[in-house]
Amino acid sequence: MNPDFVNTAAEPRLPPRERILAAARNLFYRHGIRAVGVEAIAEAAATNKMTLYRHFASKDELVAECLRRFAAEAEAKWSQLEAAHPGDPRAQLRAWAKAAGEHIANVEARGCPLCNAAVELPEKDHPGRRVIEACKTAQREHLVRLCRAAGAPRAEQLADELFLLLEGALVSVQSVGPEGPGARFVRMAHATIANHTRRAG
Amino acid sequence: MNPDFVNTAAEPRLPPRERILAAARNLFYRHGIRAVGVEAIAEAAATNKMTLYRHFASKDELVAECLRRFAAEAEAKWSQLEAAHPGDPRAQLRAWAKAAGEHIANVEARGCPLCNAAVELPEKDHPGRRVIEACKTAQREHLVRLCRAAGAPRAEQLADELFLLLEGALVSVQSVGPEGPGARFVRMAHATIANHTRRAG
DNA sequence: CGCTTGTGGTACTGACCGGTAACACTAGCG
DNA sequence: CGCTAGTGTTACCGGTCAGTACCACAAGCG
Repeated sequence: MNPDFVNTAAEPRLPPRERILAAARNLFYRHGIRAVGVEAIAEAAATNKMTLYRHFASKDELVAECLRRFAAEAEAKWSQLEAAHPGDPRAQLRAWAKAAGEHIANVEARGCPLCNAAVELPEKDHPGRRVIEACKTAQREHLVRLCRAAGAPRAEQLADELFLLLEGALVSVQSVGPEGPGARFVRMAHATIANHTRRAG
Repeated sequence: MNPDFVNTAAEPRLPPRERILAAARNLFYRHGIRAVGVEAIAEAAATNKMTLYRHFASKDELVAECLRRFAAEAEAKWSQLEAAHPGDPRAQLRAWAKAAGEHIANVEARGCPLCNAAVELPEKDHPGRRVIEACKTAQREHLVRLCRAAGAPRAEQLADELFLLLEGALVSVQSVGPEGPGARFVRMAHATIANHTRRAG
């Protein structure tokens, strides 16, 4: 059927569970969670609905597992930051802003998959919501630790400011487009960091 | 059926079109656009599907009209700001931040309906997308004008920074919750305004 | 060989979706 | 009175949704 929905991921011969997760993450991110049916996911994963339901109890559980994978990837980036600039939190902070800026202008400008899921799943008992909340809280805490290590006198304030700037940039590219305020994120972040670390802020 | 879906708006005897729009806006905002069916909207508007389709060509057109109403409301707030503090752009800017802060912590923490719609409707040919883009661009320009009138030497930069902070706060309450970084928005905005208007920024 | 385990394929269920046809009713208006 | 316009009601259409039953097949292993 729709060529957008086939072979979107699914490295040739991974186990079916991994193919399903890769296809689901790709389709959920590009088209939205509610817009993608399990049949399309199975097809894109080069398998079928039965195999999908042998690995996931329901679509909601598949969604939650996808969000867990997204969260794990986001978590892994913090150690990559530490590895790239060991013992230099200011450089890590700048590298964080740079990486975030690249992610903003990245693939098809669909922002943060966890934020998008939070918008699409307002039911507070959805199994994915605790994943979203936990991941975003962890991101914020990572950022606070990094700001504190960088010597910012008001680390929480700087971290929250950077956090909001990034979240705003990620969501605004979906409404105003990538040429909007989000394009200035990196410069803004650097200026904010400089303001907070040079003086009292 | 579900008590959440009936009598959600619809002042007793407005014309059906207005009742439908009020009900649709309410349900779309609270539950998401794709999650609400036209039947539920008609029911909440104390009418039926046929009358709905006599006033709107399709669900997508109804969505677009709802977004137009949301955009018109947002637009109207700028003149309210001007009326509340005539000739005092700094006060208008502070009042803007205060009003935004109240909206952040407001009803059920579902953020900005236009941003949410942008996340839920990634199809770039949806009739609602031009409404979203136009409204957000207008908001940004209003903010730039206000910052310029307030004497900020780098008005565009200040406006974009405030814009991103607000968008980030509105979306983050849906993921991290209202106790997260969004709670600091007003203080951050005031500090940012002060930073940009007191000196070069 | 038989047996198990995981996978693929097909067909199905019941519910809901967006959208429509056909008809009864009421109000306004001449 | 008759006529029209808008609304309400019911039933329906084709399509799609999440989820399942059932069977065929192939690999591993005794």
